[in-house]
Amino acid sequence: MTSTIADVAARAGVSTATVSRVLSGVGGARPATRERVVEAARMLGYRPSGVARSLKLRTTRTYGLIVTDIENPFFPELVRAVEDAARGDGYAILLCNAADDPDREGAYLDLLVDRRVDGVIIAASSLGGRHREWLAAAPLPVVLVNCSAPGVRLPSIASDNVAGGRLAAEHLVSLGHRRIGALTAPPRNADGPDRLRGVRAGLEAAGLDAAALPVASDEAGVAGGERAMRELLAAAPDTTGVAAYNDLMAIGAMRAVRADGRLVPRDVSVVGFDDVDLAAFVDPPLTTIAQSTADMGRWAVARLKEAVSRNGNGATPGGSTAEVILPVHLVVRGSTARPVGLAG
Amino acid sequence: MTSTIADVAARAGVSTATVSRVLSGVGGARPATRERVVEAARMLGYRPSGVARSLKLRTTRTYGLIVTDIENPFFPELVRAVEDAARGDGYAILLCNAADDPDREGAYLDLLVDRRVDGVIIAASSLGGRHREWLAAAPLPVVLVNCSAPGVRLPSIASDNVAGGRLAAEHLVSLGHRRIGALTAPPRNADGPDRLRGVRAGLEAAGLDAAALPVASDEAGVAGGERAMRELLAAAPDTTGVAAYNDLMAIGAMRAVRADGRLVPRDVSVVGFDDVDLAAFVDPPLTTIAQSTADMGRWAVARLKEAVSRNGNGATPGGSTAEVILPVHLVVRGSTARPVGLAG
DNA sequence: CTGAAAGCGCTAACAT
DNA sequence: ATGTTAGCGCTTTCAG
Repeated sequence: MTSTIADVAARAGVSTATVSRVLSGVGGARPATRERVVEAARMLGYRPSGVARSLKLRTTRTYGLIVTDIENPFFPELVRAVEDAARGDGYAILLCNAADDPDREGAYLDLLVDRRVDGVIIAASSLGGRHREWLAAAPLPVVLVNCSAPGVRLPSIASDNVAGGRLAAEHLVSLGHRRIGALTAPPRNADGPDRLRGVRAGLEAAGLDAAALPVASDEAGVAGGERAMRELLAAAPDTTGVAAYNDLMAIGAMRAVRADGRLVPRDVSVVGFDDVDLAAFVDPPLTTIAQSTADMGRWAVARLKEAVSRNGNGATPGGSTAEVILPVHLVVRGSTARPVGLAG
Repeated sequence: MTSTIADVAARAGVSTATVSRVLSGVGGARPATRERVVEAARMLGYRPSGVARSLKLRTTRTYGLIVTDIENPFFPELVRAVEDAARGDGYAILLCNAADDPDREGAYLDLLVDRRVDGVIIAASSLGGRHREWLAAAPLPVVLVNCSAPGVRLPSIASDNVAGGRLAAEHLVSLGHRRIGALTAPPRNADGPDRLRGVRAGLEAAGLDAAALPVASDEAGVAGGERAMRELLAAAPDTTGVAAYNDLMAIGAMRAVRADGRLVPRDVSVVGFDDVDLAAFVDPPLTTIAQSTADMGRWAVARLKEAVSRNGNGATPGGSTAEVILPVHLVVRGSTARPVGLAG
């Protein structure tokens, strides 16, 4: 249906090699020839087949991007950053939404290999743990975003999760809170423990009993946050401050607090993590820990590009297997305040 | 680096044809042979090359999905629906984020053709208008989601935008509002006019002067909504109710109202469009028009699948060039109320 | 049941 | 400057 290079060649009265040269702009051609080729291609509406080219050139100019949950606004931001960075080099993105399903993550890994993408960016925090051996012997360049594979050396970029947790705790403490709780993601999630560790560190630094920190765990969405907060409130009803795993859980937590007849931040303060676009617009505006998705996306793509040009694996010996940790910062908004009973 | 079918064949002591048959499960093979092939493939960690297969089979098992702006939460919802529907058939999604840039949309159209995707779903409302002639002669199956190309018959699915606009207006009117305004997207956007038309229809039905409707237009994000509302408030300071193009603009509008020293919904009511997940969590919870992204995604993929199996173009004669319009409904939350001065 | 061989559409030596 | 040719890795007749 669509015309091939042979059609163009025939029409222009030249060989396919010439067409290829002219159209890809490498290797000279007599102006007259070039003219005829271009014209023939135009007439035929010729578009070179990327798949044929990929087979020949052994590069698909495509990256795979696996995300935990595209409906968590953090990921669209990352997707955008990745795509923006990739687009410049003519790369396209095969998007794989794990939808919080670990099996699906694994399936996508295979799919991406089969498709021979030039590299994959994994931003699925639960993936590192489960597919360790796969990652250790990955047949293509891999870079990890906000997730790590214990024991596997792969280029990775992540926010400073423990610093973030600590910032959250310190903020709460500095406000005067003493009965602090935390909401965390399911165990399969890799960042959860780090953020929690940070919270504990912050508590300890303030002389509080970190070991006694009440923690509730659930899925990392609004509904999960709501459930987790309900649970936390049941276990530790006198909690006045809460550090949530992410913004979505924080939003859910605020709902649970309200459903319990209390007010945010008057009765309980909550701080999120991510600083998603909409965090500023929820009720009340969310105090949270901001991370730089743009930097993550750019960096990840740069690493992949590097790996591709070396034509090596992400974990290639001699390659830069850097693991960068991005600084995070606290954004104070309306969901945190001094606990009642404390003078302003 | 990765092994090919020839490697497997050599190792199993059979021909590549046999390997192909065994591994793809078509055509019988003596159990012993099959065994040897499977074992060889396993040993070698053989993964068939999708690109070679695509070249031979003339299908990439990939759909392209062009969205206006992945950071607008409406689109991740759609992406999810599309991916869920496509995944079942082993299809992957090449995601193209136009990022509100019409040029970029066009570039992606070409990219998708070059990649020989099996079909493309266009959910970029500004695309239909600009690339009409391209769409009219699209070299591959196309389906339009929430956008239309005037004069081009292509399968399309969209929310009933005029009904939605009307619902919004009627809601405001029924609350007692008389000085109503509207916020719309830039002219390049195709749904804007329909929604606006609906708003006017609702006004007229209530005996109000639709022609006098104050309208401000800006980019379809939070910032755009904020600017547009500011403008509207300047032009029509006595406005008490506003219908926004989408939820993001509505959120921006609420900010502008507040910045102007007024309260939502006490001084001005605002209604959005989309019913994005987070609409329920903003301050105040947004009254909005809900549409079904899941249905859209499912339908779009089904049409593409159909077109692929017919191996025809989306607009193929005889093909179902259906244009479906999905019903929408009003979701009343906290951003709308009776205007002050009217008894409850 | 299995193998030989052609060919999908392109690029890159290698000739000429 | 241009043409010939050999594949890239797979599937699929067509023979045997």
